[in-house]
Amino acid sequence: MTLDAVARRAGVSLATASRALNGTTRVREDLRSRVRAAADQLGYIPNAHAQALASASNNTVGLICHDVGDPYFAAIAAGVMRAAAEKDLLVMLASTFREPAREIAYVSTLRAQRARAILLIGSGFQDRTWERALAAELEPYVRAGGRVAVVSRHRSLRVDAVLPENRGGASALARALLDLGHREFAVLTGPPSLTTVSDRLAGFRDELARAGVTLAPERIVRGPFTREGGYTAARALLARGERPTCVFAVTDVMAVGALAAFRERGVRVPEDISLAGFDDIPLVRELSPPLTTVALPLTAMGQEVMALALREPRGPRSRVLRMGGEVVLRASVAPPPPRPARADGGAH
Amino acid sequence: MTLDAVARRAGVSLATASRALNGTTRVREDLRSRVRAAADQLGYIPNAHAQALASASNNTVGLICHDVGDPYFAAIAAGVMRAAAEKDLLVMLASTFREPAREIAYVSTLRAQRARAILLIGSGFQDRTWERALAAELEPYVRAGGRVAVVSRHRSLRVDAVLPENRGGASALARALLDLGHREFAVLTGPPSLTTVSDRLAGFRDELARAGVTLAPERIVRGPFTREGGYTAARALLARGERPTCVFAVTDVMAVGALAAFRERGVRVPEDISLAGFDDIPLVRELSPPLTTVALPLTAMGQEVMALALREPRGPRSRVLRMGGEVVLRASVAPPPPRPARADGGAH
DNA sequence: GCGCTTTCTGAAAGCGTTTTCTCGCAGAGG
DNA sequence: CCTCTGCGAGAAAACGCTTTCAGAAAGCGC
Repeated sequence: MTLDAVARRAGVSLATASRALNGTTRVREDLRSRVRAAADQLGYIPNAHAQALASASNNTVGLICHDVGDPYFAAIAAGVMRAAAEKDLLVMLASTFREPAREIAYVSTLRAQRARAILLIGSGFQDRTWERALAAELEPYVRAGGRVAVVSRHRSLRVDAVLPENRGGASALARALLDLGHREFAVLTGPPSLTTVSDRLAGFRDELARAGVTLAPERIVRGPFTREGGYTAARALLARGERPTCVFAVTDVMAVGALAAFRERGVRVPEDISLAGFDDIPLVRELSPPLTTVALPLTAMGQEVMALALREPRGPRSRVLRMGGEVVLRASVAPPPPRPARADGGAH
Repeated sequence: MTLDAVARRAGVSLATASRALNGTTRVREDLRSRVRAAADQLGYIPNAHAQALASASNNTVGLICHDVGDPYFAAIAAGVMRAAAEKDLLVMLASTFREPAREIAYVSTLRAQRARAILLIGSGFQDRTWERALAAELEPYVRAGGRVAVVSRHRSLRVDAVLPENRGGASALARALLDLGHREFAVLTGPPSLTTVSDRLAGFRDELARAGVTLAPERIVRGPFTREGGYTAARALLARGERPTCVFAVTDVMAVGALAAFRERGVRVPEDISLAGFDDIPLVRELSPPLTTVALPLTAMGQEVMALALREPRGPRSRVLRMGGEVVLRASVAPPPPRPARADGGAH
């Protein structure tokens, strides 16, 4: 099953067998077909490791995300896979399960694999130390010719990036909600140091401010970027006695959790509270009610980040591709209810 | 950045450097720490290809599924990733996008990578020829020590498998629907040659038959295993003038499509038609209305299939692990409406 | 103090390819 | 007829590691 065996069976030298199969140089046609036949008969499968070692190159790329089970990452990953299939690349997938240490370990592993490119999907971690350690791991990789590209990553990494239109999208969403007549807002948000969070929050808040509406701090509830995070955040909001007319969850996944919490508490959406998310993950339009959100072309973003990683860099500047950000109005938002009786929190 | 450089810098031989870093043999402590220090200073990262080549082993496994973007596969993949992280394995992910040729090509690629194990997720393809070609590709791999394990695969492959309780689950679902009083059923189904499809269909139909209820052929509509497939199948059903009181979609993803079609046509679920799915993918409980389905522990299945692949085979028999199959009743089903006026198809 | 184990280290032989480098040979040009 | 090109094939040198095989050093009993 080695090339040597194939060569011997075909009655040619090792070198010729290699050339015949790879087509790197001209080989006499009869020899080539003899080699091909021998390889077929022996069921020869080249050893990718030997090839990689000898040729100092390979066809693998690494993809690091928080959790493939999350529809957001799954959709982006699907786009990456599509692009990889087209370019005949093999994707090594790594899920960090949101543990910073694991992320850095994976980068190291992918370096050891001599992956052509490393794709980082999703916001970085809060901890500045980790971000620095990550950069330290990435820098020699890039210097050695490796490519790095990210989707919505911390800005401290100077690499090519696909950036969701977080700020603009959130602003547009706020605009749309204001236009419906809302003035009382609450936000369900994630870890504050993530750019994804701060951008969306800033965009939303700025647009409100422009309309003279302020967002009270007690109406900003934090939680992890998960369904549970949205659920508990929404419950916390209600428990505080807050009754905004409109809630913005910074991700659709959190919005799903919030929806469940509202339903559980008998709060009707959108009659009592309007709810909006961000990302437009699949299935979100099938919810009850269909969720208003800011659309991100997730699969296309996956394809683009791969393309970005593969494209020859033309200068020292990192390229940035902004995508998405369009508001998709669905039934989960409606004009605010007419002057609800103020639900007072305490008995002052 | 080669081990040779590290060894030189530490003032030891190549062999000692290797042993010091891998800990395969005892190495004097001062030498070991000198090697470690040298490796650190040089930012040494071992070349996984060279290691794999020299040691004839590596830590990668291959995962082949139809589409990571599909929540069903995403959830299973998440389980596989979890198991892989625990065992320190790197996962090479391949999406076939439902093209048989691509699947076989990926197996070949993974063979070339000398992956420790190959995991095949999802039903096989209709075409008997492809299934045979796949087996032919897998057989020498297994003989060479490779491990193969599958989730819900065609039985013609004699490999370890995690099998969803398709038949039993569908039967139980039918039982539950009959108990609610339904007698007029329709089924939205996938490609008939897939065991997933035939098992679910058989389990459902058998249970109906046991209750003396027959499933008319014109009430079985086929389509691909996608949201669109469910959507068009449901539309086709309605267009034929069929008005069953209960529809069973063989996958949740198809059920989601059906739900959209029903909504579009003004058919209320569950008031006019009850709807049930299969798989219990995430988010399906958040639908409008929440979907009744048969639960499969998808993430656990992913972990188990990895475990199965890694476990030392104890005999020639392939192991089979049946999982899931419990009915989850949610609001998408209800007792049938009281004797609806028969919507007649033609004017006989 | 001598031989016998027992550790530990180093030299060197692979692992399975790709890729020079060399050389034979045929055809072209003088 | 002889030399010069150029094409195609083979020998052999990497590629960066692990691991076997010896050998040196050290520990031990007698």
